[in-house]
Amino acid sequence: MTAVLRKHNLCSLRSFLTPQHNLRLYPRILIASAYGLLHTAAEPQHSVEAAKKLVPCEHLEQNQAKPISLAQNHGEFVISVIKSITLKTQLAQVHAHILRTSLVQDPKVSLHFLTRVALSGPLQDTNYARYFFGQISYPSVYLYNTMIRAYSVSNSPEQGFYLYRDMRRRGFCIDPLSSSSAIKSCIKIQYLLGGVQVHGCILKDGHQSDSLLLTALMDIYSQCGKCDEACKVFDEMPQKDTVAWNVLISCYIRNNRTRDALNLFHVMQSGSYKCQPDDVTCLLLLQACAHLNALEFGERIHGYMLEHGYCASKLSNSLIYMYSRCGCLDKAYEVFIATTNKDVVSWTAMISGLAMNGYGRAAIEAFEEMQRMGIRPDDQTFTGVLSACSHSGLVDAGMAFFHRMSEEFGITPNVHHYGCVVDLLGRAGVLDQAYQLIMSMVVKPDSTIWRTLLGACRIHGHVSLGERIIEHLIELKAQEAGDYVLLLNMYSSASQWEKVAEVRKLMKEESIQTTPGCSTIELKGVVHEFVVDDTSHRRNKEIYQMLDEINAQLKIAGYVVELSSELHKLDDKEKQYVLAYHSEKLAIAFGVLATPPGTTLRVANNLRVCVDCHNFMKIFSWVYNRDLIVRDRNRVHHFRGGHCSCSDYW
DNA sequence: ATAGGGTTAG
Repeated sequence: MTAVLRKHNLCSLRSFLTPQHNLRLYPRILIASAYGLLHTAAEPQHSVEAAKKLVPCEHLEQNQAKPISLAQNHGEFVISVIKSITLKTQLAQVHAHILRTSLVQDPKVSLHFLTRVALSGPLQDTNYARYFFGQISYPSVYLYNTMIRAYSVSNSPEQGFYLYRDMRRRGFCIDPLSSSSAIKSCIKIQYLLGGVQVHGCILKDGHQSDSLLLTALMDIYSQCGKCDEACKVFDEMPQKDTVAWNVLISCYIRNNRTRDALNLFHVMQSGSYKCQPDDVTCLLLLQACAHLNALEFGERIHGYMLEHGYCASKLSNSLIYMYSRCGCLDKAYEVFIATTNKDVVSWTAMISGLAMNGYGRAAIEAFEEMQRMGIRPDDQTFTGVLSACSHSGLVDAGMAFFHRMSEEFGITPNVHHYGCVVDLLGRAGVLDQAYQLIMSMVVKPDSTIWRTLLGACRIHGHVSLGERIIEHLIELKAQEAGDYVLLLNMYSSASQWEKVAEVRKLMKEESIQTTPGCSTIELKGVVHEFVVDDTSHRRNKEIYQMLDEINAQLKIAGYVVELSSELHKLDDKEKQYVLAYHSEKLAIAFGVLATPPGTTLRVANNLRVCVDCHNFMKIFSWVYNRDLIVRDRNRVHHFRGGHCSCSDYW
């Protein structure tokens, strides 16, 4: 028997070692394998000697492939070989070897092998993993788990879910890891129904107290827009750790409940929970502050970060972003200067911040300074620079950057770049050139590009081009309420009421809804939210009284309601009434009511501020002698003494 | 024996 075994192994060994060039290329693995094979022979001492004869000694010393303990068996040895594999070709060799020796059916060996193929960085190859997995007659739970996990990170995650289901059908004992990987697969493809099924399984398996599983579940509900479900899972968690809180916060941010997200910062630290926010919490909350223009809250987070020594560059860059979006460039710059090792992201954050606030030339200077510091701009840096040019009306400079980008830096323009340039030309009134540029794009123009030009048509009252653009959008099946609103704007500016009625009818038929305007204002770290005609605030009555008073004051100072901002076909008196209660005005009125004279007011709006509100704000800043900082979708407007930082509207 | 959850910095 031993003789047969020895003969068999030595044969394998010979076949394994035959090609000389392989020995040169992969000495370590071959030597190791040689040892491994020989160790299974009946007389190990002899085997080692034999191996030394087969494999030149210098290789042995060079690669420190010392003979391992004789007590270890072949399988363990092969595992150590598997662990040392660094190349795909070696992987194939070992694969062939374990097939030949039937080691492939050894659960430990196959698990190690699959792990390397399925999950380990450079060797990762899902197809190979699938092929290998298919060769196992009786896969263990671990092998299944590893395979599901492999699928979940591959580009066919649905397979992970199917395998999980298959595993359950076959009656395997499911452990939390299986379900966790299955959820990951579902998250990747936003497969809510799959997530719900796994949720049911988790309850059936009795894993409903596993925090890690429950956070994964929250995440899938969150990513599929099921905020309430995510909250329910959170509420039922026996132990809520920081990660769970972070998932809840990111869920709120993702699902437009930014204000609730901010509130959690205090709730999580409160008496009953006593959970410490970590660096991820800070990062998420800074994003929320940036959304809401909540400077004071952002400063509070900043203070908390300093207190706890959270100063990773990711957080610095988030701070720069938050301060810029809140219109607080001094602070953004302060953080930027204090950031050691400024990388391309830090520079881009600063450049975009300057651009957003209307400091086009400063943004360009920063761009040049960045290059002097030897930091190479990337595509996003150019998005910042180009938007700086478009916001500041620097047409020639913008076009020059656009050309340099591809010629000098080899960056192919993407939709954002084209968007900026179309915006640049559009604002400058060169609409036809902008149209030509879009038509000449190598990549198919997307709806955003068309929408940008549509916005320019609205500014310049170019109705016929606007109609053509709507057709392009319809062709892309991408028309949104906002597009029709712009078209409506154009028609109503041109008093084409029949067309207005036509478009309204179309919108109603296709049940296209307009996004309601919503403004927020932060006072003492508390964010107050208003929608148009909002009457839900507890100081509602006072707010409307104050707004009426402000309107009266501004009229004395020469403010005239810009009626073209209202789309409805109403008589002028009715229009005035509707325009008077736009959400940004309500927020400003509340600000006046609740702060001492002279306090800067900061308002954020989810849409673009309309022409009438823009005029209102200018005159307000002068009559009430207050600085007013208003952030809409992508710009920060600074109002002071009757002027706006943006010289013209938009 | 697998080694599991949150950040997608601009």
